[in-house]
Amino acid sequence: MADLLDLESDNPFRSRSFRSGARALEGLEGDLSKLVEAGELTSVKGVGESIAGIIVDLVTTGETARLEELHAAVPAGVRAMLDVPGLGPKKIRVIWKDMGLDDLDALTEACSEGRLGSFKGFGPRTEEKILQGIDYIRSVSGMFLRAECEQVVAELLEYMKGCAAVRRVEIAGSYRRAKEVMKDLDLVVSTADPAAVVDHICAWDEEAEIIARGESKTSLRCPGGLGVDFRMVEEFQLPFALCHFTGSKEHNTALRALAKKQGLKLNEYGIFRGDELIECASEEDIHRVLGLDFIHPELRENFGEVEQAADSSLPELVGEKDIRGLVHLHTEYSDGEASIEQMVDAARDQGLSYMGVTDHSQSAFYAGGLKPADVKRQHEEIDRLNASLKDFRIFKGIESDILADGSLDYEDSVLERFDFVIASLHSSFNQPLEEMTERVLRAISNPYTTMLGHVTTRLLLRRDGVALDMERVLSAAAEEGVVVEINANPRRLDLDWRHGPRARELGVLTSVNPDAHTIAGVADIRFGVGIARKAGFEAERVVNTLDAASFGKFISKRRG
DNA sequence: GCCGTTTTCGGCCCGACTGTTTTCAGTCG
Repeated sequence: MADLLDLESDNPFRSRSFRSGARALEGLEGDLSKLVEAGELTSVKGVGESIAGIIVDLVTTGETARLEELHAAVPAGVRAMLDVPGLGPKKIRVIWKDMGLDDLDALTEACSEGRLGSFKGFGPRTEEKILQGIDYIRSVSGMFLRAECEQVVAELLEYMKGCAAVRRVEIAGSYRRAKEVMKDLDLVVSTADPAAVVDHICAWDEEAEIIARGESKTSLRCPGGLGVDFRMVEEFQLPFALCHFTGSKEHNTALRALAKKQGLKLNEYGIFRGDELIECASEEDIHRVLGLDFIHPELRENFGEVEQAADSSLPELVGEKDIRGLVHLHTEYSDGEASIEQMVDAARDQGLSYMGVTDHSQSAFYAGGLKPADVKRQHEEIDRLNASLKDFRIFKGIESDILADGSLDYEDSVLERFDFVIASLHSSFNQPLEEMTERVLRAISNPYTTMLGHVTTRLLLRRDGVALDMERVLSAAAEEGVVVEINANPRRLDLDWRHGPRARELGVLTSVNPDAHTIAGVADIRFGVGIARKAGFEAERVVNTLDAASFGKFISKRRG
C-alpha cells in the first residue's frame, strides 16, 4: 500500500507511515489476531487509528477497501516503474498523469522516440537512463547472494590497497551486516587526495560501468550487475562514515534520533554538539558518546539492538572460532560427492573435532536416500573409522524427511539406531499454513527428532519458503528442546535471522550446519555463523560449539 | 498518517549526485 500511495498521493509522509507501520508488524512477535481481538493494535508504535482499521479489515476479512481503491487507481504497469533505477514517485506521476503512459512498454517506446524531452525536468539523458534502467530490471533480478559478492569484495579491497592515495579502506553496507542477499556493495575509503582515489576506482575494470563520479561518492556497476558505491572521506571521518554506511537505514535513523535527543547531530562526517566535532577514533567511541555499548555490525537492523546497547543487554555473539563440530553433511551414500573419510579430513582441516553424518532418508528417492540395509552398512563403516580415529569422533545421524502427515521416514526400530536425527521438509511444500504447521509440530514432538533442518526450505532468490506459523514452531522447539538449525548453505540461511530476537526470548537452541554435499561445502559454515550472529545467538545456544563429549551427551539426553 | 519530557499542531534524518536548470528538484542510500 505504501508503494501505491507514493504514486497516488502527493503526501510522502503518508506512504512513509504505511511503510513504518508494515515494518512494525513484521517485527511484531506474538499473535497478531489476539492484538486485533483485544483492540490494542494502536499500542504498536507506528500503527495509528487509520492503519489499525486497515489491519483489522485484513485480518478479519482478508480485504480492505482502501487497498482496492489504490489498486483501481494505480495501474500495475505504473507501479512496476518504481523498480526502474532513477525513477521515483515524482517522475512516475508526471509520466503517468501528464504523458499518459501506464506501463513499461509504453514508457520504453516513448523514450526511444524522444517524446519525454518536452516535459519539465526530463531531457535526453533521462530518457537514456530510463531505457537502461528498464533493460537492467528486465535482465537481472538485481539481488545477489552474499556468496556471489565475496570474491568481488576481496578483489576490490586488495585493489584499493594498491592505491598510494588510499589511507584505509573498509567494506560497509549490508555485506558488513552479514545480510543473506544484497543489491550493492559499499566501500568506505579514507584519503587526503580523493581525486586520485576516484581515478584509481574508475580504472579498476573497463567492463564496469561508471554510474556516478564524484570526490565524495563514486559508483560502479560490475558486469554482472552488482553495484559498488565508494565513499571518500578524510582520515578523522572514517569511523563516522563506516558507521553511517554500514547502516541499516533503520538503525541509522534510530541512532540519529538518539543523538538528537541528547542535543547532538550525527551524520557520516561526525558527531557534533553545535558546530563542534566530538572526535572519535573508532565506532566504539561513537557508540560510547551516545551512551551505548558497542553494537556489532551484524546486529544493526533496528531490531532492538539500540535499546539493548543502552541498557547493556546485548548478546555475546557466537564466533567462527567457537564452532567445534560439523553437523549435517552428505556423503556418497546418498547425494554427497565425497566419502565419509574425505569429509573427516575436510572437517579436520577446518579445525573441527567431530562430525555428524546425515545422509538422506529412504523417501528421498531423488537424492538416493538410505534404505535400512544402507543404514546398517554405513554404521559399520562409521564404527570402523571411529575405532581408528584419534581426537575425532563421527556421530551417526540421518536427515529424515518429514512426511506429509508429520511422521518421520523410518520405523522406530531404524530411528533408534541413529545417534541423532535432523528432521527436514523435502516434499509437499504447498500445504496451507495450518496443515504445514501441524505437520512440523508433529515432527518436533517426535522423541527421535534432535533438530529441525532448513525449517522453511526457502531458496534465496529462487523460491519462498513454505507457509509456517513460526511463533508456534519456535515455541514448540524451545519447549521440547529440539534444535532449530541455521542451515549455512548460502542459498538457504534458514532459520531466517529475523526470528532471532524471538528465538532469544524463548531460549531456542540452534546448530550452525553447512549441509555440505562436497568437501568445499564444509567451509559454508562461515555464512551460517554470520547469520547466527545476526540473529543474536550466543555460543551457549549453539550446540555445535560443544566439544565432542558434551555434544554426544546433549543428543542422547533428548531420547530420555 | 503518526506522534508528543518543547508540542494535540506541525513537524517528520540528512547529504551527495545527476540532469535540468540558472538555483533546484528528484532520486538514492
